[in-house]
Formats: sequence, structure tokens, C-alpha cells
Amino acid sequence: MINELVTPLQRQTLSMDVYEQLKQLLMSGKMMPGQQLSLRSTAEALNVSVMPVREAIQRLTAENALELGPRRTIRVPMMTISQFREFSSIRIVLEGFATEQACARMNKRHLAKIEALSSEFNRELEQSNPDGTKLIGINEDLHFAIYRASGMPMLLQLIEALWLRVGPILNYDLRSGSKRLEPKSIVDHHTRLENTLGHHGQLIKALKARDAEMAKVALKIDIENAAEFIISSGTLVASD
Amino acid sequence: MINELVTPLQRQTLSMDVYEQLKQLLMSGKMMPGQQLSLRSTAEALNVSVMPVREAIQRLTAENALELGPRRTIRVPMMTISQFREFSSIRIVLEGFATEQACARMNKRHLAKIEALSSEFNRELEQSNPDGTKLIGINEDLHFAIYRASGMPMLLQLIEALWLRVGPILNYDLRSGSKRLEPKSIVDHHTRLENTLGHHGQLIKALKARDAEMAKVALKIDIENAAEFIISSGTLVASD
DNA sequence: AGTAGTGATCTGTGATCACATGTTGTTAAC
DNA sequence: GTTAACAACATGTGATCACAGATCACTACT
Repeated sequence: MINELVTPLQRQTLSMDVYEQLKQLLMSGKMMPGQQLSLRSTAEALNVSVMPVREAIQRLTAENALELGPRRTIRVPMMTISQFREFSSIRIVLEGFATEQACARMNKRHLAKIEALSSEFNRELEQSNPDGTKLIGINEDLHFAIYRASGMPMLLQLIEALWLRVGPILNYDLRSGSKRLEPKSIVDHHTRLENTLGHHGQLIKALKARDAEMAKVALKIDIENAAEFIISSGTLVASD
Repeated sequence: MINELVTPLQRQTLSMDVYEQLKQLLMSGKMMPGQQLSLRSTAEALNVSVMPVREAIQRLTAENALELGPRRTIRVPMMTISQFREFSSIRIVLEGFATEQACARMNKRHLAKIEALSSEFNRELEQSNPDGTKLIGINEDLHFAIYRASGMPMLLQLIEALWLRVGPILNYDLRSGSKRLEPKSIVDHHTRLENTLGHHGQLIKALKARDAEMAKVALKIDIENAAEFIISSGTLVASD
């Protein structure tokens, strides 16, 4: 049957295009927390009418990836330290669960994909001048390759929604880090990446051995390590 | 300062009103999974223009509480058994975490509120003809009173989003149960509620003792019990 | 009787206008 | 020089229209 050969091919709307564009801008850290948007200006920038932008922004605010401010403003949400800590602990629970399931259910193809992404991450990091944007992308792919191996699509959706909220903070800092930070902090930044490398290694080792507990610990340390780095970098808001 | 006394009082838009209405319709189980909507008809039914309905439905689809079907249709999502099982296991992890935190952080006022809701649930159930809608509401309030005591507002948001997806299934079944089911199943239904009563009792006992592990077990059993009831009731779709 | 064709109708999507409400920048009064 | 008043502009919200695509009911032809 032809039905089994072709993909359903849902039709693409302009709103969806705009949504994807804005989402990618947010996730890659190209928009600063607190930065404001307006319907008409982004519509003009994207060369579309305001209608698709309205729907895209409406959707992003529904996902808490954008925020409707008090005076008819739309902005990238700020995050307090305590909120960020909370997100990190939720990530440990939720992504830890996914990792645990992945340990039990993954097959050789999953593992091969994960290892390939890991060595790609390695290779980029060993460059004399590593590309931050690329590292962000590979890191994301690596994590989601693991979570996808859990065989739990709904869980995957939830984790994606989480990343959409935490990603802008994480990646804005990583992106602006090399320009903004003191030389001392650049060293910190580099050791943080080195640490990430180590944690990935531990994580993959545990996955190979199908040792769920060890994998969860490695993931927990990875998340906590990144969290402490972000907190010390000063991107976050002090209190509520 | 006056600032600390009054609530920010965000202004209400028509879109928000429509959103809240539709959300409540969904959560209370008054819309059947698979049921279709149209912008114009619901706009006419709510006596508003299509614009607010568009935004409300757009938002609900972003939260996966509604679904954009293939032929320009909007419908209440169906759920497969495996999806429902997955949601239940995620709920056990996420709500278990919230319960654990609540054990550590809750105070007397939290506990008093929780116990009050529990006995309210009891009282309603002991009626000769218990009001299903009321039981649904009290049950929800009870669970969220516990999760709120965790002191983790972001976690609370995530759990709310989860309930928005699972609620329609759970509550549609509960609501239509008394009319749809065989007499034999009505008995099942009643014993299920009796069981819920018992699990609530266990859960509260554990909370009082601040025994996180016992509380998590009680919650897990409660969720699994409800899940098995729903699965056996035939509301769900068989396969993918 | 059954089927292909065809016009009417309904669908979500997108564009454009109207409006109330803020914000900002300039002017005028003291 | 400072401040109050006001005009110009920008904002999100809502209404309305246009349109392409799908569905449906009915007709006409075999």
C-alpha cells in the first residue's frame, strides 16, 4: 500500500514557521532574558504579517518560553536563582527517569548513535577554538538521543518543554560567555566544559553497562555542575 | 506599602475567559475524547467573535489539551493505552517527587488543609448518592494541596500541565461511568472509590509521620489503581 | 440503481482595520 | 529651569473580510 510508504506530511502554516524560528532563536541563546519583543517589529523583521507572529508568540507564552509583561509587553522570561535551582532538581528527576528507562530498553543502534555524538562533542572541544553554538547543539542532541532511547514519547515531550524554558538561560550564558566573562572565568568556563566531557564519559560508560543507578548519578552530577556554573555567572536574578 | 497588599490584578482579556471556559469543560470531563470543535461554532456558542476562540484554542493545542487533526479539524485528543500507561508512570515519578518534598517542607496549616479536604471527600462519598463532579473537584484540590506544600511552584506548573492532559480521560470516564457501565461495573466503580478513600488515608498518615517513602508508595498505588480502572473501562484506544 | 460531477457550505489561515491604552517627546506656562 | 499639558506614536486586543482547501448534498448521466 502507498499509505505505508509516504509520510502523512502535515501541511506547514506560516504560524508554524514563525514559531520554529523564534523557538530556535530562544534555544540557541540568541535572545537575552528580559529582552522585549513586539508583534509588529518581529513581523516586519520576519517579513510576514502580524497574524502568524501573534499565533507563534501566543503559543510560546503558553509554553512559558515567552512571557506577557504588565504593560502590553512581551519578553523573554527572567529567572530567579531559586527557580533555576528548582528546574535543575526537576530535570534530575525527570531526565534521570528517562535515563533509567533508556538503560533498560536501548538497543545497539541507540548506543552507536549516542557514542557517535559523544565523540563528535570530544572532537569539537579539542579544537583550538571550539565553536560554542556547535557544542550546544551536539550536547542537546546527545542528551535527547539518550532520552529517546527510553521509548517514552510523552516523557520526551515533557523534557523538551523543560529545555525550552531552561535552554535560553543555559545557552545565552554559554554564548555570551567568551565575550562577557573575565579571563579567570574563561578558564572556569573551559574547565566546566572539560567536566562535562568527563560526565558524558561516565554516563556513556554506565549506559553501556546498563547500570541505571550509575547513569543517574552521572547525569545528576552533569546537571548540577552546569547549574552551579550558571548560578556563579550572574545571569540569573537574585531574588523573587 | 500598598504594593504588598493588593494583587497585581492582570487585566482579563476575552481570550483568557474563553481559555478558562474551555479548560474547565475539558478538565471536568464534559467533552469526550475525539469530540470535534470548530472555531465559528464555539464562538457562536460562547457569544464572542472567532478571534478570542482562535487564541484560546491555539493555546490549548500548544498545551496538548486539544489537537489539530488532519483535515482542518480540532478535537479532544484520544489516548492510547500505552500513552496512558506512560503518563501514569510519569505522574508517579513527578508527583512522587512533589510528595516527597511536601513531606519535608509542609507546615501545620498545609496539613490541616489537606485533612479538611480529605474528610470532605469522605463525607461526600458516604452520601447515598455521591456527586461525581464534586468528588472529582475535591480529589483534585486534595492532590494539589499536597503538591503545593512542596514549595516548588515550577514543579506545580508541570504537574498542572500533566493533569490537563490526563484529566479529560480520567474525568470523562468518571462522569459518564454511572450511565454507561453495566451494573457489575458500577460496583467496580464504587469499590474503586472506596480504594481511593483508603489510599488517601494511607497518604495522609504518611504525610503526618513525614515518612516520604511511605507517602510515595501510597501515591503510587492510588495512581496505579485509578489507571487500571480507566484501562479496564474501555475509554482508551487500543493501539497506536 | 449506481456513480461521477458539481455547486453550496464549512473549515482554518492570513491580512487588514478599529480601538483603547500606554509611552514618549515636544511645547507652553510659571 | 522646572513641570504640567498635550499631541504623536506604538502597543496588544478584537472584529471582519478574503481565500484556499475540504466536505457534503444534490443532480444528471449512464
